[in-house]
Amino acid sequence: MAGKKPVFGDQARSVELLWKEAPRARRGPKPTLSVERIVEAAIAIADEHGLAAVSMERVASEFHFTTMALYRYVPGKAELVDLMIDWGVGLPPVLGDEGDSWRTKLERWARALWSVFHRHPWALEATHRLRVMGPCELAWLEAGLSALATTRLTPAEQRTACVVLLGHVRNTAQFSVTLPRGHGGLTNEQWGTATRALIQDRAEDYPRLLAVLSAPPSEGAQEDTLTFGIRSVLDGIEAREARPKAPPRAGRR
Amino acid sequence: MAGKKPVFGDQARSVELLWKEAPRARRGPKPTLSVERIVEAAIAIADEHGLAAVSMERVASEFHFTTMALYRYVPGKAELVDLMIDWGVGLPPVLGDEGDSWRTKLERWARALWSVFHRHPWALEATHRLRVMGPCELAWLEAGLSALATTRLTPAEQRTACVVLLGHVRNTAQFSVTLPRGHGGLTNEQWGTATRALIQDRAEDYPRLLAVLSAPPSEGAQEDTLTFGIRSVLDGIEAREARPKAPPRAGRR
DNA sequence: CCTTACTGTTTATCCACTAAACTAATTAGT
DNA sequence: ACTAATTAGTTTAGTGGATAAACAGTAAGG
Repeated sequence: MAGKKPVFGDQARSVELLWKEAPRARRGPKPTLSVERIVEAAIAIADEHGLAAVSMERVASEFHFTTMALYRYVPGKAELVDLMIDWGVGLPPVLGDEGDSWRTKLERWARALWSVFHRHPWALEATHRLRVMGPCELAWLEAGLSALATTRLTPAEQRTACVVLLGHVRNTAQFSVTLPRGHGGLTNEQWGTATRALIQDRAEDYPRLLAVLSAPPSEGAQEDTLTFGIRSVLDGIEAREARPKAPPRAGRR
Repeated sequence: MAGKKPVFGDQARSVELLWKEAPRARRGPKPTLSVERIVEAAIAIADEHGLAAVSMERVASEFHFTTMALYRYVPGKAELVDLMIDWGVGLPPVLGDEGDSWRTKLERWARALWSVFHRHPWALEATHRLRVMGPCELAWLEAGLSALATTRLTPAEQRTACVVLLGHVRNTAQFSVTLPRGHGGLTNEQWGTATRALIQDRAEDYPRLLAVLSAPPSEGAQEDTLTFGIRSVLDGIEAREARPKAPPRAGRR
């Protein structure tokens, strides 16, 4: 139990916090705070003011504590952020009844993720690299995989499908989410307007782009983007499903 | 020329640098450095040591200059990073001859992007929000749109397709790219191994995930993921292409 | 009671970004 | 050519954030 292989290297301390229960101390004064309360406070700050606003001092001051007090609970800021991610995404919803098709379930999964990223926009910036995941994040993966359990996809294919779908949702959210003030947060519309202004003197260099940006703002553009990607992936799964045993070594060039 | 609408807010200074040519000064000593050389040096550092290693001091020291010297060339670090992104991605390749199908061109586009993210892994962390884009980035968009010009997709649909494809490549690259040491960079294999170690005592909570992670490491997994997504999107486009005029208000729920 | 372990604070570094004042160089305009 | 304006790079200094180390006070365990 003490001799863990250091597979996670850098992130071993996050693993500790994410996966082990606190080893309740005996002597000494009782802690006033808890990891839970700290993480919740940090999430609240990030929700409202962006990830950049989350500093150890800022979080500590929520409790009228000094900065260093937090280090009694979390080893450092990186670990705090790792905890924020796992708590922020929370547990996945129940995806549907027995009777529902894998398509229905998986689409529900994707749209639930979509709403997670809208509830916690900072999760987009916090998850830009492959990193240690906590129980909640892995539960999402598990849920996605479960939706595909009844299909004929190989485990590797199921994984691919989930990863691609997750990626699509994440990415589309990046265009849809409005970051808190400052922080360079642009609306999709603002981006379009501003970009068109930049290139309209250069119509010969960006003819297609100019045409696209000059089209009417199109109300449900984000919704369309989300839907297009989801449907493409689901159709892709269906195509594999339909295909006979042959291994998936296709990839037309 | 002086009265620009402040559409880009925060990022107005980046716009200036990305899109205006330098207003060649007249009096005073000649500048030793140039924005170009500074950006190149910063990119080199990021390529080798990661984005976190890029500090104003570090870049300046490449030229044996003081930190503050850089502020004669760029207004601040945020703007420098914006320039790094545009220069880093560079101009898109020529996508093919007249005769090539849109499928061929767009797939070439996607795979070229893939290699950009592998050449400059830091671009993944630097582009996590909607932001001002420079001439090169927009040229990539233009190229993607051009590939679709011969199709019957509406401008909005073309945009959706490009955005989804770009997002997919970006996202898959996140799993494939190896960050420089430290920085929490995990290989995909390392992640799999470590995650399996975490959940193998909890088989009842993560049965599917455990099965997936226990499958053989699968050599070309990244390649499969990339290909699966690309093909799904291309097929999705083809499906729209085949469909008659009806507006794309589908989206089965 | 007194030892021990633990909580929260104080103090102090380190590092990065950047504002402002300063020195030196160069050229425009006379 | 001389002078004033202008610019390049440096020096100095201030801010803010992360975190290490030492310290004081508190609550059990013996």
